[in-house]
Amino acid sequence: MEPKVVTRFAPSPTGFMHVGNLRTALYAWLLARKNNGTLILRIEDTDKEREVEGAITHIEKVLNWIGINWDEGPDISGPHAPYTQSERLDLYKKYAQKLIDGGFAYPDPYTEEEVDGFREKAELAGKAFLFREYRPETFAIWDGTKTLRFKVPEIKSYHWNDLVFGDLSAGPEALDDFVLIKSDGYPTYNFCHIVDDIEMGITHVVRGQEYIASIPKYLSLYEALGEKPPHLVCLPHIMGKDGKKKLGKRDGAKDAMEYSEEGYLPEALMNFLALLGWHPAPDKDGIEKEVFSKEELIKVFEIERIQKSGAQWNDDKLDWVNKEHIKKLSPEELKNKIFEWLPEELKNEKLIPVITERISKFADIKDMITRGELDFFLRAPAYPKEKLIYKDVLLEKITTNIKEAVNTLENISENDFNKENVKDSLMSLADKLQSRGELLHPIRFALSGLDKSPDPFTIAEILGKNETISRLQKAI
RNA sequence: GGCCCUAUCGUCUAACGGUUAGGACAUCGGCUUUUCAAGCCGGUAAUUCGGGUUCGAUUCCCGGUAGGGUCACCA
Repeated sequence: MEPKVVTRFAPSPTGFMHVGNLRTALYAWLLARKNNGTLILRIEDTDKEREVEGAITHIEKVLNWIGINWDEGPDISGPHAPYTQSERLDLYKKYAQKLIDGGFAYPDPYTEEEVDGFREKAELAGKAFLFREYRPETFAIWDGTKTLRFKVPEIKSYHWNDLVFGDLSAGPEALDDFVLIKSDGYPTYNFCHIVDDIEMGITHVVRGQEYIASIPKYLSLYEALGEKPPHLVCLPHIMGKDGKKKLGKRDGAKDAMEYSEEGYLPEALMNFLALLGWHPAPDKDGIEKEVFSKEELIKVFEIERIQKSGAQWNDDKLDWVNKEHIKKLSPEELKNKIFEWLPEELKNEKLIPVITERISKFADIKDMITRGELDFFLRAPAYPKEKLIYKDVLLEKITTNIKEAVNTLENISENDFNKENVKDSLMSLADKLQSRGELLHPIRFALSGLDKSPDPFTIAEILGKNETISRLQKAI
């Protein structure tokens, strides 16, 4: 039987978490939840130069917001604590000693400048730089102050299987005597992530495709340690919306929290992210579903269906997915969400349908307000009388029409003054005219004062009988 | 440049080697109660190219082309 699935998400606290990182976390989480496994959050903070204060808190905030939970991590501890690499230095030293004892590690005898010189020389010669070509004959004793390098056990080609990319291979030039411990005493990612994965019993390593090129190095290290590597899962890149470049912070990959601030629903972003590079199989009836709740996603997720090629970020699709998720909100949730974005004077339940069908994310409400689309609710509009004219119908005729409309609407009692009744009476009146527009347009405009607005019946219901008639009177 | 990876509508993708190459987003057109939005209906639109293998390739193999990744005391 396969052992229990144990995955990890191992970000480095070097800045904000962008959507690319987030998708990696999502797939690792989905894999764990799908298999009733464990997800470990591990902080890889071995680069003290690039570390950014507050980044860990930010990462946790993003994961919490979108709904990715972890079973072990720095905040909740667990059987493999600590979960922050800078607190596990002794462990790496232990493994380093093991490698030294086995003849698989040695102190780098050169200065940084010398190594740079070697690299430059190789570049000038048009060759790839390999440190192992400069490997000393005999190894000095490592006193812990020098950088410690790995000695590749065997220069050979590697073939391995990746759960997404399938069979992969690389030639011997992918192997080198890479740095295990830096001169500042901290281990490199290449070294400590492997130690931790072994120690924490990780069964599946999920990470970006950019690591494929380094995997032979990891494989040779596992070999030197006498350990079996875990299942490797490399994810295709997310590409930027304009070009075909990997989506990185430089080319506009946004802080995941910005999506929260713009009023995207966490489940919608999760849904969209999951679909960027993965698609579920069509169901028995051949239906290709695209809108999934968190639970549904866990149910249908299959690692085998992750794509190999990079997927381009698509804001339009994200907006559509978000709108679909908004539609699935309960009336109570919808109300709360919308009210968060409304000033006090607009917090009225009657406006919810009008707003809902006009937004794809909640920040759109701000734009609606800016454009004055909700002003009709606050005050009677002011407008030049010409605006009431429909096509080339005479103003006198328009006035008559509005008067008739008022008469009709007076017949509806205040309690029955709803959209349906207003529509029924107004439509039967309109049908008597040659064109409905010459009645409906002036009414709509008199009520809203907007070129683009909800239909007059909806507005009438929102305003109520008195205000509706008062605005029509004013128009007359 | 070396090594590696990838290739279906504009985009995300579906398709035991046999389908009129399907769906979704976007786009275009129509319908619905005037405008907008929403909704419904419909249209345009793709297997990178060249060789094989095969009765038959989107699918398997080889090559070209294009794109991407990677070559740190960063992860």
